[in-house]
Amino acid sequence: MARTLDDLAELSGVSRATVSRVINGGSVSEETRRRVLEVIEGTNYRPNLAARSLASGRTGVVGVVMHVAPPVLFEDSYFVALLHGVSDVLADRASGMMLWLGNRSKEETLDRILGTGLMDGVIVSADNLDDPLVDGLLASDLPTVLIGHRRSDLTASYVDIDNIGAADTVTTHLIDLGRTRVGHITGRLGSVAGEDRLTGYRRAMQRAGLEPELFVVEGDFTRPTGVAAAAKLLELGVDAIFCANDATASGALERINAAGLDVPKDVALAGFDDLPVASELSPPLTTMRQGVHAQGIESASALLSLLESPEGGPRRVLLPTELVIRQSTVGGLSG
Amino acid sequence: MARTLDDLAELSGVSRATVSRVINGGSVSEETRRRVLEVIEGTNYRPNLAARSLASGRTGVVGVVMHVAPPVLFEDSYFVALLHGVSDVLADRASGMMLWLGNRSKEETLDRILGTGLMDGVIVSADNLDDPLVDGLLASDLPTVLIGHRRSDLTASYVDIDNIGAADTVTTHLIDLGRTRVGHITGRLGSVAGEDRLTGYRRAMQRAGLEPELFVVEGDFTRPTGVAAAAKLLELGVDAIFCANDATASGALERINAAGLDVPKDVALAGFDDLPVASELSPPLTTMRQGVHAQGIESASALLSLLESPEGGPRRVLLPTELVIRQSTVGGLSG
DNA sequence: TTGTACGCGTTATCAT
DNA sequence: ATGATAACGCGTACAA
Repeated sequence: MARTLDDLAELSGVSRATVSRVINGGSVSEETRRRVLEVIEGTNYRPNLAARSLASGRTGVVGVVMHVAPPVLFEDSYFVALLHGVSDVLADRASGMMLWLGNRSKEETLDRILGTGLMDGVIVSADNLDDPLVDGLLASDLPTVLIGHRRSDLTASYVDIDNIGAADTVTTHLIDLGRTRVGHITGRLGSVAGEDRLTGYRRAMQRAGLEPELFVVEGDFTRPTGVAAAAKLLELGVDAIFCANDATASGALERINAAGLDVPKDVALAGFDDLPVASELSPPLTTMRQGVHAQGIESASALLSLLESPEGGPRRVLLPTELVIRQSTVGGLSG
Repeated sequence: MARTLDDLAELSGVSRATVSRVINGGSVSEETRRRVLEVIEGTNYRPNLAARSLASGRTGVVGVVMHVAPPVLFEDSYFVALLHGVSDVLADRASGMMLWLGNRSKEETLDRILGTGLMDGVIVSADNLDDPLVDGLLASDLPTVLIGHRRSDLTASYVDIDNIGAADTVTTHLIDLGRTRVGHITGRLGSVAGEDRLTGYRRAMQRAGLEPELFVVEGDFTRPTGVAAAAKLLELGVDAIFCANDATASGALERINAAGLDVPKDVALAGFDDLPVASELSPPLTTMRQGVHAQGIESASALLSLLESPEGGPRRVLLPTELVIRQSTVGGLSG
């Protein structure tokens, strides 16, 4: 089996350069192209990516950076869904995917990513307002696409959703139900999604003439904080709770039930994400669907497009969200 | 900043070859080594892996192959836990990790893995009795470590558990409780774990003088089949069920409760894996703990060891399992 | 259109 | 112990 361009060249009776042109789409006569392709067909030749990298600086390998603590990766299917979407695109259009998780410090991870030299570009999940890893990638010459973004990333390529607007919509939904004591369990403060959803909640409350700070309890996107925060909100006598994500909402639901209260009669409950857990809860959870899988797809597509034509400037994609209304807010309809 | 060996050589006043020796542990005078290391310290030099690969055939990059359908990856934390363990080791001792999921056919995935040429070796989760991807990797010259193995893989490097013995132990535990109509919901037939756990169940039943085929219902490791299979077993009048994994057991528990029966009084229930879901069920699930995270760690260690000293022959690791007894089989003690 | 020849950054061999 | 120098496999000016 032919292993190198030289082998193919010899078999085809042309020079190595010509074979390379056939493979990479250079200008070759139709006749020659046909003959060379025929030879390639009969072999299982695969270009050596290391050599290609050395010669052209490109490998077709893309990096995916999800710098989260392993337990988070473990519990929150958000990241797995993201990875799923990314890999769907890369499997077809890239020659491989390197994965960088949160095993080491951000500085060290950055150092290793930049030092590898095998990746054409990276997709990085940018959760935090302050993130040296993201800063470092953006400052480097490695093409980078962010999943999520900060105000300071406006010149970068990113895929994101309108967290503020979406949170406003959820909160407004609760208010429109006639609830006036609407609480919010925040996401992790310091994260873009956590802060922005809080902003959206405040905006909706203020517009409705409701007090925007009274019923805010800090959470961190995890189920346990949902339980604890819900306890505090119940003491304050809320009649609705908007949780920063579905995991938090599942914890809140547990606490509300434990207090002997009914969802949605006593307390309407809404989440954010629409991960599988949302529809499995009882009652099923009203939530803001963000297509996580779609975010993965779009970010990978954006990066590949960026690599193909860098002159197009940064790619910026804002994906739509969708309010999915279930029985946790309008259960009165069916029961 | 120095980007190449030549830069370092110039800064140190030695030849490129000497710098390379310092980095890779060749024989260099103490004096020279010190001077060169000093120069390296002051720069952020990272060797170009592509060039290294071309020259030596090694990059320090390791592949992780988990050829499962994305939904499975999504729902079953087994794979995430495995990845977690693997990445813990690779983050410290490798220069990167390529991830290969089940987006394409096994044949195509194999082709791409072998064609990449950037990986020193791969870790592959080998679930199936018949697996062209695993066969292809073992037949290739790419160093490979299996997670799980088949009888035909006895000459390969692998990390596994004793599925037969572990299933025997769980089943025997149920029998020792005095249960005589012990059912089994199998894992996916065609998978090694599914088949071997069934074998272990049969062995325990036979040894106890019980009919080994009467109460066997096929499942596929997922929660829905647990529900359906439990319904069949309840019709047969079982007084205990051993499920091939925890996800199946959670489905079975739901069905048993729906039938108005008590666990463990009417039906004792046991699972396999001890993933987080097991202790979250009500009642908490008796299950066979297999250290999935540990399997990830061990498989990565085995591969790195294999790469360092191939002459040591195949690495074979059989990890212990542990029966974790909870209220789903001995609830009588506390209630 | 095609071939020649050089360079990418590293390791390894061979002198010295 | 150290320094030239030849690979490694590919892409691509440049020449023909």
